[in-house]
Amino acid sequence: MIKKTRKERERAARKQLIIDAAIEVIKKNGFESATMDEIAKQAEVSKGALYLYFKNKASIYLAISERGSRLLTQSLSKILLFELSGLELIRKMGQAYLKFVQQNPIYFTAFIYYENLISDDELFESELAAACEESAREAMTYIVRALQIGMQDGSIKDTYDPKELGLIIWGASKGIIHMAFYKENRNHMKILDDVDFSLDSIINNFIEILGTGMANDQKS
Amino acid sequence: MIKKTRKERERAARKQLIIDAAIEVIKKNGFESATMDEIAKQAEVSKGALYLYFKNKASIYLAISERGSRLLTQSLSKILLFELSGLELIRKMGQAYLKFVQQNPIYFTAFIYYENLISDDELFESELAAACEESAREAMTYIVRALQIGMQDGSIKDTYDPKELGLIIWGASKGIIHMAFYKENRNHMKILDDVDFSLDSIINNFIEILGTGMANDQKS
DNA sequence: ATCTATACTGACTCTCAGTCATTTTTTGAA
DNA sequence: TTCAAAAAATGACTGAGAGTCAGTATAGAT
Repeated sequence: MIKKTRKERERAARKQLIIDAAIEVIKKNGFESATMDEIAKQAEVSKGALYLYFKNKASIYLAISERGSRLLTQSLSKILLFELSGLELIRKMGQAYLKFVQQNPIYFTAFIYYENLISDDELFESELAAACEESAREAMTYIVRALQIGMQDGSIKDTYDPKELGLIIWGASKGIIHMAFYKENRNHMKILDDVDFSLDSIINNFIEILGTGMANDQKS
Repeated sequence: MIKKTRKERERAARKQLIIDAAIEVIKKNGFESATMDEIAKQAEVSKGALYLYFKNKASIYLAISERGSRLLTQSLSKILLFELSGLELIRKMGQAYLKFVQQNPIYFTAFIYYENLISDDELFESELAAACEESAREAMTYIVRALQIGMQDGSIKDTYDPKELGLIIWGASKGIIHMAFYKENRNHMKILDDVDFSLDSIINNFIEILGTGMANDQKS
């Protein structure tokens, strides 16, 4: 356990307040139109002070993403406590993911930003990015655990590598939830309106398709 | 058939040249750091001229996205010509999607941009956005056709609504390919390196999982 | 050849991220 | 308690780049 000095704690707290302020500003007008001046005003500090706590604007956004990853990973970790089959655990994780995105749209938007931001080498190698990576890896571990449980209890086929399967589920779920998110929150591609699908059930349908398969001719 | 005047044709051609120039500039340094001055220089016109052909910078990006959608949709349409089972058609479409993204990373990046851009109402209601929507809807129709063929020939379960299934495949594939794309092209989340998966086969595995299911206890 | 409409130009404005000389606050040694 | 050094904070300033517009060039009509 690392003992932090009062200074360090105060500094960390101030950092959190700036992140809170940034989230408030972004909620009003979106990521694109949020300015450092606005964030400073909201945080009740000068613009210069922002740069004492964060390297640049992108790293504030990175910090939002980091907080989001942490929250999401936490909520996934809780799911492993349930006494359920592996497949049920995966289903619950998918539902938790969707719920998180619906309740915290700003974090989800930040995740999308994150993927663009890390093409910048300097940010990619920052401490904040490392924390995001760590959260993601942790989340992935929970998914793989659930898959392994499912392979043990027979609810999930054991012909795939659980890690590869984990990645596929991770990627595919992200795509689905991305779609669901856009449909709910903003201007979105009109094809999403052609089908009258219920958002609360789409993850269930998706996991069901993954789980039971959509083809008739099952070989095993 | 609408007969265009020479003027109109020249204008359209110039527009395409500007899009070409923008793509060249973006290839060099990415979307973020491309400037209107650079694009103008590359296109051998003045900066002001860019604004005679495009409303603003975002709409140039939108135009790139539109061209990309058109190309991708075209390549999907060709697949329906093959004499294959529905499931095979879907698999081929997935492969075509991946190939397109690998060969034209810039268009894929533009697609991602597009989804952010359309949160701006003005752009969302533009002619270019409408063209993107039309392409997307067309692509979706091809997927649904393939699914219907598969439900007829027995290669795909007919217990789902083909349209809903189409959306799920669309969303999930996007997520998977997004992941594959990031792994190949740029700084990317390190969890992608934890698993040594082959990109050329990931779509196959994904479609196989969708197609044959991952659960042991098949009810039908 | 002259006129008019359309296409084009690039210097200019404005906004905003990021900087830095200056001021304010905190610390802790005497 | 005092005060000098260090740390934190400020906000006017700078530079970059998107977008504008008064002025210029060109093509087509008469």
